[in-house]
Amino acid sequence: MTKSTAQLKVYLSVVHKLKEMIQRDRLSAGDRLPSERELSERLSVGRSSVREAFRALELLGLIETRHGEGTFLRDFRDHHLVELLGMFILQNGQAEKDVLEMKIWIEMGSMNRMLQNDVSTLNWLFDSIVTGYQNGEITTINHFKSSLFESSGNRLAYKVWLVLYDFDRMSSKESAALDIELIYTVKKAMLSKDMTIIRTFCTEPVTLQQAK
Amino acid sequence: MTKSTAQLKVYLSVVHKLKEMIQRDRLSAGDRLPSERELSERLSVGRSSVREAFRALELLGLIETRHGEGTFLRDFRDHHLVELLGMFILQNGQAEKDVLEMKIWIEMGSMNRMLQNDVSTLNWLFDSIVTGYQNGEITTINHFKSSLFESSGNRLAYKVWLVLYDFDRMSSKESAALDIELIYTVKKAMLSKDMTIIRTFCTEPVTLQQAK
DNA sequence: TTTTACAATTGGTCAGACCACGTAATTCTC
DNA sequence: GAGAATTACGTGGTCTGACCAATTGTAAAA
Repeated sequence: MTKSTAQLKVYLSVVHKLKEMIQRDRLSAGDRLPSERELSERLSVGRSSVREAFRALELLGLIETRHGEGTFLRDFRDHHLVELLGMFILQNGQAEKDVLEMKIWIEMGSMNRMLQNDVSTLNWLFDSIVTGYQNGEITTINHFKSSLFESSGNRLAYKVWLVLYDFDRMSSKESAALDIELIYTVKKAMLSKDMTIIRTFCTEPVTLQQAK
Repeated sequence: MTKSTAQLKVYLSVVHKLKEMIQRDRLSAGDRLPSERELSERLSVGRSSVREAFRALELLGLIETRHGEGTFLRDFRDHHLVELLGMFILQNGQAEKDVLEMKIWIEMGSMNRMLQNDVSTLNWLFDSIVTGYQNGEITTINHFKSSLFESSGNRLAYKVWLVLYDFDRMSSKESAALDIELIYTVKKAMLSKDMTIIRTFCTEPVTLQQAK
């Protein structure tokens, strides 16, 4: 895969060395990597090449650098890969419809996923959301959804949802205010697996509130 | 979103400037970006900072640099990002699961979306897929899916699906071969809106073939 | 006109300098 | 001796300048 004839760029070789190092030493999230200067010496390459490798991995979300402290391995699940891709994928003024539509797909997937939780877990989740609502932390329907999907267990999907949410919010009007009755409505729907209401909650949540 | 107090690292600001430049000038795949030295001057930053930004975007697969020629925008679909992430993530089981799961959500959404097409459109679509199969262009189930989702009308979702597909492909075994019977099975299911089969096609397509 | 040689441009890499930030060791103060 | 202030060191952040290597464009030579 990696061409050996037309020799690799130095910064890429550093990336590979780092990978080997990480595997060999069983490094995991939070662990510290050698300093730029040390790596530079150990690998006999310029510090700038090491930095290029580090910057690339940083933009990928694989490492984190803290000024004055060092460079650390990051929890890969936090990768902001999504933001990055979003920045470039959505560049061409993509149809807002596509964004909104895909957002709903993820919502449906997340809701379905949560349906597999047991009753006590669901109860606990909704209770904490109600508390958040009463404390004024959750004020819009999308805040509500965010809390739900964050707990759905698929972090990647949640990240993507957040990006789509941001994009959607920019183009459309302000997010609708949250009625506490809606929380209970959704809770009931989840506990009884009422797919009709769940679907409506994803596609047109405001109608659920007006119906009240 | 982007912190303005603790000022951004220079290389990140370059990334943002590039993004703006790409949007403003409507640059697309294959177009050339300014040289490192020119950017360095124009943005009043060191060339090394420009290089850090370029290297990062290169590792992401968003640009391509050719020695002696310059730096060019790349079709994002060519990203070797998957290899990169896989290289660092593969030991993490959860990430894989998230990818596969979200891939299925998009598939379900795309299929549902296509259900709204009229019969003649669906017929035309499947006919062209059959032709592609007979010409040896579509050989795996995922090729089949790709053809479907590409036509689903939501380009954003299709792009994301491609990313997830690549990611999934490198972690799991080879994609299953496509049986032409499966095409007809799915076609029939679409025309009759048989959600059970459609769901199975998204989640466990091979079982549909074994059943034949 | 075609070919060849050379100059200019561009990326690739390195070395060194200096600043800013954190931390740990040290010194000072009480 | 304990705590607070200071200092020294290590680290990332950034810039500059230098040189090499690949490519392209141009001008001279055939």
